[in-house]
Amino acid sequence: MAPLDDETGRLFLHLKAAQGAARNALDDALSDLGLTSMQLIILRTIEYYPAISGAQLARDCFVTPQAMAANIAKLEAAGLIARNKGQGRILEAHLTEKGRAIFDRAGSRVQSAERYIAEALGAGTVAELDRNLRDLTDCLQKSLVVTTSRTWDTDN
Amino acid sequence: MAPLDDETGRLFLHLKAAQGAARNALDDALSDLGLTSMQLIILRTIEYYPAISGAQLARDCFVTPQAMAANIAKLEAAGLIARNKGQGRILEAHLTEKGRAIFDRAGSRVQSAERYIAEALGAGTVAELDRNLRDLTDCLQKSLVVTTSRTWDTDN
DNA sequence: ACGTGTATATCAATCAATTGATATACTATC
DNA sequence: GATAGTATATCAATTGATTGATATACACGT
Repeated sequence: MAPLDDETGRLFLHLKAAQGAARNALDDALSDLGLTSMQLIILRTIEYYPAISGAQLARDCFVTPQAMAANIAKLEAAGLIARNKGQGRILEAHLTEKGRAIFDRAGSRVQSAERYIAEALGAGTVAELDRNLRDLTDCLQKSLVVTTSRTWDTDN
Repeated sequence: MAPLDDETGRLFLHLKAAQGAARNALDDALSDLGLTSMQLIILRTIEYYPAISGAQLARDCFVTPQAMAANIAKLEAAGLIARNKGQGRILEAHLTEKGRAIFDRAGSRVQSAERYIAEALGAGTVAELDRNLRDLTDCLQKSLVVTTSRTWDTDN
């Protein structure tokens, strides 16, 4: 019975399924490092944007500032990141030695996973999928911003 | 600063972003019907598989049985679905008149949204995206099942 | 200099989903 | 027919994230 054939809402459902499966796979691959997929993404973002603020981190990782603050607190308590005062109220996040070491190990796991996916789907397909996902996100966010919470025909 | 250009973990991040954006868009489009995107998916699944059990519903919608039970309880309290005893412990779910009426209205909203997406990305692209998402899910789930929580090289 | 506006961080309460555990109904096996 | 196994539902506790509200730090226009 598993896979639905009906049309309506299919894309949304498959999006949810794929995201869940990817999260589970990543969490699983990282569990023995004591990292969650979310934490890895945070480390990755800090590594790419050193001295980033919590608020910006939240935006880049698609969670609320509060949720990010909780994650950051844990990573800081674990000694993987450090924070120092920056401009305004900003607390700039940086990877510590330990954080970088763990991130390097975790990163190679993720890359292995991505290679595995690339082999299964084909590298071109993955790139295409990635691009389509971004286009979809853009198009949905634009439609919301433009109409401020009144998209598509509400009159039926 | 917004869009990350780094490679590692990109697919996962874009998956999360797209799923979040789609969920928000759907929730927004359905808010005045008092329906969440999750509830719509549930109604859709019941409509397609009448007399379905809660456990099966949970599997099809990619949530735990407990989470599904909570959702079902709300839908039942709202009079959108009804349940009757079936084989075993199964409680068969059906749409009520009211449930079908609301589902029809909600469904046309979703279809409008999907048309909007199809126009933005191209119908072929959407079909392709949908297929790729399913392939990705399959490949990730298979890799987990096969190795029972020891996928990819853990030795680094 | 001063008020307005914006960005950041963080406290509090709430909500939704998860993990873990338990009871019930049926199926299959010995 | 008793026993083991499977599937369903549901209770309880926990986690993770959200919405809402508040305080601080800076930029800007007047």
